[in-house]
Amino acid sequence: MNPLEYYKTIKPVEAKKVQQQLRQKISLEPFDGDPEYVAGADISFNRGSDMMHAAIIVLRLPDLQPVAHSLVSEETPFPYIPGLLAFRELPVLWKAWQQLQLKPDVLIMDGHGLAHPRRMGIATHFGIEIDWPTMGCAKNILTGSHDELAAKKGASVALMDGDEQVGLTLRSRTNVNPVYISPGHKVSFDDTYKIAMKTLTKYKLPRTTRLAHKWANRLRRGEAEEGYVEQ
DNA sequence: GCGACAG
DNA sequence: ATCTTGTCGC
Repeated sequence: MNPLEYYKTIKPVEAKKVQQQLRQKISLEPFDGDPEYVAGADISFNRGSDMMHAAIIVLRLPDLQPVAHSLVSEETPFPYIPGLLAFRELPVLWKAWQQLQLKPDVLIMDGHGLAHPRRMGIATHFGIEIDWPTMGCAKNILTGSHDELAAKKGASVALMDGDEQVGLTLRSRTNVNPVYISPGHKVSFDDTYKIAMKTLTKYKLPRTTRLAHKWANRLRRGEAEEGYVEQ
């Protein structure tokens, strides 16, 4: 059964309490060995609609070739509230994860992990729920700030929330605005950097994110069907 | 009180 | 997040 069913009846005040409770379960233990498979998770939806379209796609390393994908559509009863994104998107992602047969070594999610006011971004929250290594990769900052960053691909600087590091600002492509990566669960700050670099090609966003986004959109437009497919 | 605010 | 054409810069 889906432990996230509970989140469908929850209200914002309770949601924040859940985040405070989950906080003590966060693990930043380094990832062991070299990952063989990485996956990307993303959601797509029409503005104004609560029907969420989720995609998780698994890529093989180091060639980044897709080997499997899981697509699921489901309605969400929770609105978008900054800081509470997980309660809107996790239920459908949970189904997509359960349906996925080939589990990756690490899952890269759209949005933040630790780089969250209560250190409980969607990547951390989901990692704890499924007890799996996860990390966040966001296009915008939710909380925190950082020093100037060199313009060359691979440059990085700590993302700080007060005097605490919550993530890394990463130049994923030369002369392009950076992305913000942070540990979700069961990975270290160093791991997030190494893993992110393995997934970058010629674009700003990791190939995992790009492909998950593409499939989520196909599902939304009816160009792809729900289900699990392995190559 | 005011401004900020993942997707 | 999504809706959209052209356009600036490496």
